[in-house]
Amino acid sequence: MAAAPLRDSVQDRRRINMPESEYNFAEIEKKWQAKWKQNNLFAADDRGTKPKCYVLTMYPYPSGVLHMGHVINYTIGDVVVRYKLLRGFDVLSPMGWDSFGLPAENAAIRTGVHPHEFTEKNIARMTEQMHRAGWGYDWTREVATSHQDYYRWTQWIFLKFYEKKLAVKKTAPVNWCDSCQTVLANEQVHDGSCERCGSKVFQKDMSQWFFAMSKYAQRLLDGHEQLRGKWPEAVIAMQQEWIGKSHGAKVLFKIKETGDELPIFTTRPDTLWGVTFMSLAPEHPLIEKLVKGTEHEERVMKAVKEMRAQGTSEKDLADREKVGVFTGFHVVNPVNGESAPLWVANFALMSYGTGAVMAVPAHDQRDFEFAKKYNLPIKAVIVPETGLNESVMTEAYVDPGDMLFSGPFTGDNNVEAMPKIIKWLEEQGYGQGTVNFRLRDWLLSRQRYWGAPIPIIYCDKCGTVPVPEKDLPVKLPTDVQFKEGGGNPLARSASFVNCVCPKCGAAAKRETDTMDTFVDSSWYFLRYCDAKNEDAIFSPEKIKRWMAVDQYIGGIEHATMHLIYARFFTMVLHDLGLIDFDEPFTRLFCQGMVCKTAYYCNACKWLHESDVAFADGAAKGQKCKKCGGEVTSEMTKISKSKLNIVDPDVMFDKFGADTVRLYMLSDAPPDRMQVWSEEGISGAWRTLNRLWTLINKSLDKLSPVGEPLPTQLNSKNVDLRRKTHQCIQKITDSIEGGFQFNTAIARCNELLNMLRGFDKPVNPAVLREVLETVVRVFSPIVPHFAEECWEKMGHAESIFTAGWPEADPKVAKEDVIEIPVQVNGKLRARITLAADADQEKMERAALADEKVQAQIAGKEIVKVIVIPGRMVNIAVKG
RNA sequence: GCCGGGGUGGCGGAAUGGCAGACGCGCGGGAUUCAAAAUCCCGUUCUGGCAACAGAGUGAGGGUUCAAAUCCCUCCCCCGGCACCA
Repeated sequence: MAAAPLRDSVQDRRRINMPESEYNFAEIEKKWQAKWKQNNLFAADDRGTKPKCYVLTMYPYPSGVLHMGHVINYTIGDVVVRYKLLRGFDVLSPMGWDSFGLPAENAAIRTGVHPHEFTEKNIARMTEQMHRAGWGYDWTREVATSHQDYYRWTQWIFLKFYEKKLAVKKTAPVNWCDSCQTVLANEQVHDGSCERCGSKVFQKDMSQWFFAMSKYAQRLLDGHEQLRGKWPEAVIAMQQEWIGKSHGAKVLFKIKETGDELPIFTTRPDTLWGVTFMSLAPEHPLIEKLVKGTEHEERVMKAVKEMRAQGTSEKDLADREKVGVFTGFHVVNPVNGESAPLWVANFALMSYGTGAVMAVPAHDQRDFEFAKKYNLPIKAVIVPETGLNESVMTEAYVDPGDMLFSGPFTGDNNVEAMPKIIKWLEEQGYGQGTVNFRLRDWLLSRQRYWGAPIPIIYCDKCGTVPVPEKDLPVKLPTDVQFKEGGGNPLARSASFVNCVCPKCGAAAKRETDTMDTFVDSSWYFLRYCDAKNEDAIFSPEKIKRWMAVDQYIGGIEHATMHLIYARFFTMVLHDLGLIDFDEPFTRLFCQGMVCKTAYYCNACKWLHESDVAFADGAAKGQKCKKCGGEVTSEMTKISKSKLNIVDPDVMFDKFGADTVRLYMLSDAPPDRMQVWSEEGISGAWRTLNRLWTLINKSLDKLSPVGEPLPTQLNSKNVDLRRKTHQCIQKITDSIEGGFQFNTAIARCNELLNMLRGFDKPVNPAVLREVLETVVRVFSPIVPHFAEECWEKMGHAESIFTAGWPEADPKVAKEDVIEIPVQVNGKLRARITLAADADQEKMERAALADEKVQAQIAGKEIVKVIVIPGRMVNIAVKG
């Protein structure tokens, strides 16, 4: 008999059958979205008198459709916006588009559709989706970074940076793909090859535009102090690592044969006496100067060329074997006059320090490995009490110890001696104490069409000339073709390149590089404050009204790039006198990734859930429907490649925006990973339907709007009111205490459960208070639903004008409470007492309890701990 | 290796020194139904017990405390970031 076929019953059960429901979300959501638009609910008042609150979610790249990452991000933002509205703030909630960038240009190469057209179509589609989701924005402030009225000011900022020498052109080694005719970012290089065409990428020195961000390294670091406690600790930590400040000394070595000076940076000046060779970065200019015309030239330059041809991607660097070549020259160590061979090593970085590293193999693991490989001497100068024998060492000794062969410091502890050594180096004129940063200048040149043109003109006579402000924007030309491997289309556009020098009027050429899109996003939050200003980048009054951003919300993937660039821009604009603050984002919140189970079959690779046959009962023993093979599953970030994506449109159509919103926030704290499952969303659906039914059933039992509560209520009604006010208090705390929407929603559910289990008739005024409270505290999360209920309950105005409910502590206060009684820390009984019972009363009641008596019988009471209003613990012996 | 975040039922999670498992999912049972779906009610940490109840239990081990998921020490595992930075 054939094996029983795997049933698809689990699959079938997984398909959520929509219950018949009177809750017509499609109609309700459409209705309220139209009303909010009509009543300008989200129009930010530039001249309002209430305290302001600027809530910003990171704007999207208009890729074409929203994904679930956007949904969680913008839902959190919208809940905050509506909550702040309810709390009486003038709220600014803008939205816009990060609309320059590579995908549109690649699409143009593929399909021939101009990037502008492609982008506008995507923006239209995504705007539609945002309305559908019910997110509230002040659309009059919409910006798109690819529009002329935006990039005009991006260019204007570039000119301001240029004036202050903060935008500079310098030669730098870049990843160059000859077949694509363009520079590649490190992450676009895979195993030394171009990610697009697969041809070999090599390093090339090119003249590129940079922002002098390294000048701001210390400021960027110092600024973290005011962000502490308001930004996620992880983001601050990542930025600190990225900026990478280190203390040490700059020491001047000399080339023995030529007398050339060679400055080096070290964090370990205490090991200067242990230097046994010197390593230069392959890009170091001194190499060519030294070996040119000597017997060493051919051998050294060949090796250098090979080193420079190695890939520069992160992975390449990590896996690379240490190699080097002896230059034939030597350096003289200033501290002891000893000479050491000068090598070129592939692990030395031209972009850090001075590009030259003193090598102390005894005390640096990397140098140790290099010395072992090339048989270079090892000299220990820091030794532990147990001593150190160079000939048997298997790794570098990096711990503290006593200094040896170290001139005036011999015998000192190296850690204690460090400041003295630096002082001594300075006195002797050998070097000086210094700090060094890992943070580099920001390379902003891109050999691409779809970006903001850099407003610079090159004139044979006048040199580099900035475009005068009155001539901005430098517009992108339209007479361009996009073709594979064609390099930068701008460079081929005669109408763009050829121009007249603004200084002398002679024929000149335009810069054809465009700006990195991170430049656009480094100031968009400022433009929102005054988005339609045609005469200035923004007016100081409007900036004063809205900045800084009170709450910024976005993905943690922007921790180092965007969030450092935006802080850098803000500091520079501050120094230019354009704004009077230097941190743009007061509070930052980073939401978690949206994950979903992904299925994998060895033969068929990643599978759609619909191609998986589940064994009955559990998610084990799942088989591939295509080939019958074993299927494994993992919980992972939703992505196209793993076929576990969720389409927001489908979810909105099936469940409605409110249910999707409620589900996204109800399961886990929003900074953690979110697990998407259709079973899960059905819980949110049920919650809304129950509440809908309850409210509709109760409409004719409610007291008229505005009728005061009776002065006398029976105890059941008092209980219900108490729970209601406790609920308001807890929900307010949950939201204020760091966006704990999941526990806020749980409190609402508790109140609803209590109401449903309530068998006696509820006083009409109490019933109104309870139901209105639930609807009001739910309103930021499920706004359409709440508006509809609010209207049905007899209110003419939007629920978002009604304010946030206040908890009355007198009503919330319990008068009778249950006190747990422990014996030796173990729970043995619960006693019911008046909430204000004093310690003595509590102790007496606890000791009188039957179960407690049984536990302590025949034992000696050592101590009774009574925490008023909370618990009793009896410590016994014997 | 360094930095950050975690480890609690079948699952997502709650509780930040004071009743472990709120709320939800799933699962089991019942009501309703010709039947199913949907809906409603009850149950659901594990072990033993018909039950009352007892014992165990928050990654592992130790410690502080009347009392530890929570604080301290040692260690293991998972996720994210950084990693030739001299």
